[in-house]
Amino acid sequence: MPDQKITINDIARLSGVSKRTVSRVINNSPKVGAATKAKVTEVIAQYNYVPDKQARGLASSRSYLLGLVYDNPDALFIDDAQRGILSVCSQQGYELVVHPCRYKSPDFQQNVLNFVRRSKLDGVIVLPPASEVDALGEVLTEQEIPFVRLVSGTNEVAENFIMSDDRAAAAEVAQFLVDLGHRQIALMTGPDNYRSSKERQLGFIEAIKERGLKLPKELVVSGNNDYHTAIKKGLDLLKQNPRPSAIFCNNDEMAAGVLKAAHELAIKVPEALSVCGFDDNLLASRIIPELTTIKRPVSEMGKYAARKLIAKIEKNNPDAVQQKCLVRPELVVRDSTGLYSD
Amino acid sequence: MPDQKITINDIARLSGVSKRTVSRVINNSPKVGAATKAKVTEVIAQYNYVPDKQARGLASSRSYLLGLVYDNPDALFIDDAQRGILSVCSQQGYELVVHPCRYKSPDFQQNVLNFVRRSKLDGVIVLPPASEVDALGEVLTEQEIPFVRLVSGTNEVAENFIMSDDRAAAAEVAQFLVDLGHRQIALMTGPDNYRSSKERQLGFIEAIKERGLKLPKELVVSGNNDYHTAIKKGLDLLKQNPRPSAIFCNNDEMAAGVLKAAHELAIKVPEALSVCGFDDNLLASRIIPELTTIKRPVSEMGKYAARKLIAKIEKNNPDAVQQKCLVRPELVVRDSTGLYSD
DNA sequence: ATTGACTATGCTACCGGTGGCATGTTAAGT
DNA sequence: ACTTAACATGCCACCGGTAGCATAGTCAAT
Repeated sequence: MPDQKITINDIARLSGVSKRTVSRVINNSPKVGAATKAKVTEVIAQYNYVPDKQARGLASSRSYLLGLVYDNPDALFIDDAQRGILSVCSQQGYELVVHPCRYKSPDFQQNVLNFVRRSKLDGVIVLPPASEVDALGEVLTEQEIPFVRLVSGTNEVAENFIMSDDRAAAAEVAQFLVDLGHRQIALMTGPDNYRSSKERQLGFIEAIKERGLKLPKELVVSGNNDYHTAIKKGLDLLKQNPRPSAIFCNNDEMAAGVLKAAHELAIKVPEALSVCGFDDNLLASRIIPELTTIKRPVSEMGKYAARKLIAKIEKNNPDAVQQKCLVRPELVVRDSTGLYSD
Repeated sequence: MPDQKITINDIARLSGVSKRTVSRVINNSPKVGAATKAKVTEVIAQYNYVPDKQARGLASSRSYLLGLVYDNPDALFIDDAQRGILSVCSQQGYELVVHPCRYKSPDFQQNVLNFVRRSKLDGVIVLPPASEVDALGEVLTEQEIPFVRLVSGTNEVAENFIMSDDRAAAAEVAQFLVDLGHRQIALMTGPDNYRSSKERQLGFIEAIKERGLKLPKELVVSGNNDYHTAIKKGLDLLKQNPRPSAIFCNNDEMAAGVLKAAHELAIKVPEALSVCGFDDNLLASRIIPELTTIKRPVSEMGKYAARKLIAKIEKNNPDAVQQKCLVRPELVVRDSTGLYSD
C-alpha cells in the first residue's frame, strides 16, 4: 500500500525534472520529449502517484465530478441509469455525485445550477422527467455547463440528448396486440406533461389507426403512472360494455394496477384480457401473470450519456459529441397477453 | 441570479475586513466579534456567496464529499438509503458520491480505499451486505477514515453502526403467525453469510420455540434471497405432506417466489397458506395477494447514518457520535396471511 | 559559422481558501 | 492609572496542482 501523500513535487524531484513537466506528462501534453515522458511515467507508476483532484480542480477549474440530476419516482430506473453511468465514469476517472430534486419547483433551474457550482461539477446528466424541462437545458447552455439529457423521442439535437424511441416501441405493442386478434384495445396514458407519455401514446394510436382500427374516447383513459389510480381507472374501463379485450398501459406500475382491477372483477388474464406495460420493471417479472412489457435499455442509455458527456467536457472527441444516440426499447412477451377469442 | 465568481476576497473587501476574518465567519469560529460577524454574514447573503469546495478542501484537507459504498442487488433499498442520506447531506453542505462495488472481491478494501483517496472523501457510509465485511471496518479505522455501517443487529460498537433490529422483527412475525393459529410454520432463509439472514433466522426460530412449537429440518429451507430459487424451494416445501400452513421468507423477493409456487400448485393464499416477507419492497404492495411483510425504515437509517458520520467528521458533537442508533422494523399486515383453519 | 525557428523544459504567479503567528484593542485586576 | 490578560483581527505562507512566458537547446538553412 504505497503512501498516498506523494505530490507532484516528489515526482518531479524523483524523476529529475520540474513539476511543470510532470504536469505536462499527467495531462498528455504533446510538448514533452519521449525519454522524459517515459521516465516520469515510470516514476509515477512506481510510486502509485495520483494527482490530487482538488488541487487540480482549483487550478484548472475542473473537478472530475459529474452530477446526476433526477426527480423520478421510479427507483429502479434511477438505479439502472446510475449503474450504466458509473461503469463509464470509473473507467475514465470521474466520480458521480447524485442530486435528487423537484423538477416542478419554481427554483428547479437555480437549484441545479447551485448544485453544479457548489462542487464545480464538470457536467451533468439529467434523467426524465427532469430532463424534459427545456428551461433547464437553456440555462445550462447559457452558463456553458456541459450536460446530457435522457429523453423519449427521436429528433432532438444530437449533442445534448440520449434518446429512447418509445414511439416505435409503443407501435410495436399495438401491432403485437392486433396480431393476436384484438380489436377493442384500450390505452391508459401517463401524465400529460411527460414526453414519454406523449411518445408512447402517439406511437400506439398511430399504429392502431394504421391497421384500420379505431380508438374511441371510451378506450383512452388518462392515468398518471400511479398504481392506485390505475386500479380505479382500470375498473372503470373493465366495467364498460363491450369491454376492451386488451389494455396497453404507459408503465408497468399501472399495468399492475389493471391486473389488480381485473382480479377484483374476476376477469382472467390472459384468457379474457391482455395487458401490456412499459419499462420492464422488477415488478413485471414478479407479478402473476408475468407481464408482457417493453424493456428500455436504461443502463445502456446511462453509458452512452456518460461517454457523450465526457467527450463534451474533454472536447477532444467531436465525433462522440455529435453522434446521435438513439436506443430502441424492445418488446418482452410474457404471460399477460394472449390470443383474442370470443 | 448573482454572479458566482465571487470569492472570499470580494466578500472581505465588500465588508471591509480581511479574508481571514471572512474565513472565520464561514467556519463559525468563536473568535469573531458579533458586529463583524453580522456584517460579513449579511454581505455573504447579499451576494449569495458560496465558498469554493475545492479551495477549501485543498487548504484544509477536507472535501465536503461523502461516499456511499454498496454492493446490493436491491435497487430499492439503495435508493431509499440514498434519499435518507441526501436529505441530511444537503442540509449540512455535503455532497454524496456513489460507489457500487463487489464486496466479495479480494481487492474490495483496497478498492474502497482508493475511492476515498481519489476524491479525498471526508467519510463513507457502507450499506449491507458490504457493511458486514469487518475487514473493511478495520482498514478504514486504521487509515482514520470516518465511516458508518448499516447492519442488522443490536449490539455493535455504537460509534460506527446504525443497526436494524431484524431479530425482534422476525420474532414478531413468528408470534403473529402463531397467534393466527398456525402450527406448521416454515422458514426460508437468506444467504448464510448475510448477517441480516442470521438475525432474522435467529429471531424467528427463537420465537417459535418459545411458543412451544418445533421447527423440524423439513420446514427450514435455505434460499439466497433470489426469486427463481425461491420458486423451486417453495414448490419443494409445498409438496411435502403434511405441508406447512405458513411460510416466512427472508425477503419479499422470495415471498413473491413462494406465492408463485403456491399459484402453480393451486394453493390459495391466504386461505390455505400464509406467506410473509421482509423489506416491504415495492413488490410487496403490488403482487396479488398483497404481501404481509416487515418494513425496514431504510430512509431513516440513512438519515441517522449521515448525521452520525458528519458528527464524526466535524468532531464537534461527541454525543451524536456515541449515540446508539437502533431502528425497529415493523410488521405490515396485508392480504397474504390469514387465520389457520383445517 | 551564424541566424532563425522551433522544441523541450523551467520559473513563477496564480486558483480560493485555511492556519499559525503577530498585532492592535479592549476590559479587567490591583 | 498602569499592567496585563483576553479577545478580535490582519498578514502571510501554504495546500497541490496548472498556465503563461522565458529560456536553453537543437537542427536546418543560409
